[in-house]
Amino acid sequence: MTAREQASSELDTVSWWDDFYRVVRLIPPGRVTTYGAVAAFGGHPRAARHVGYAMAALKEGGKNADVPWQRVLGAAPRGKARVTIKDPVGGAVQRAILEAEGVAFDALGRIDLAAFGWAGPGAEKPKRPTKPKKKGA
DNA sequence: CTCTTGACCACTC
DNA sequence: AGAGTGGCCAAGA
Repeated sequence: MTAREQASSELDTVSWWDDFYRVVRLIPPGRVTTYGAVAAFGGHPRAARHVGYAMAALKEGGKNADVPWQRVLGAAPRGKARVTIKDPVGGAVQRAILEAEGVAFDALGRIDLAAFGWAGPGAEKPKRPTKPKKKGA
């Protein structure tokens, strides 16, 4: 397709960003996840950057106002999450909202995914009879 | 169509 | 713990 087609139709052509928004909307309150996780759940495990890129478009205001972008954090070692937002204001707001939801930040501003991490859409929608992991023992 | 830019992630020093 | 580098993929000019 041509480059013009790529830039056209911002309304009906939200691209796979919509997939990320869809996943983010599934994140329950008091819970957080990482860009890489959202990307993976969205079907693009290598597109972690675009999750943040897509989130950036949310703050502009609009139809995606119902997307809890604040629950999406960057990834930190040892299974932890951290605010990687460049905007000091946005980052402060994000943290404030998360703390209001009951999410505890570490002294370094990190969050323990073991306690507040989101297991993914499958965890919130156990309606699937399939077995994500072998049951037993 | 080509080049630049990202609210990133993982690895390495 | 902090900084630098490579990779990934798409949007904008």
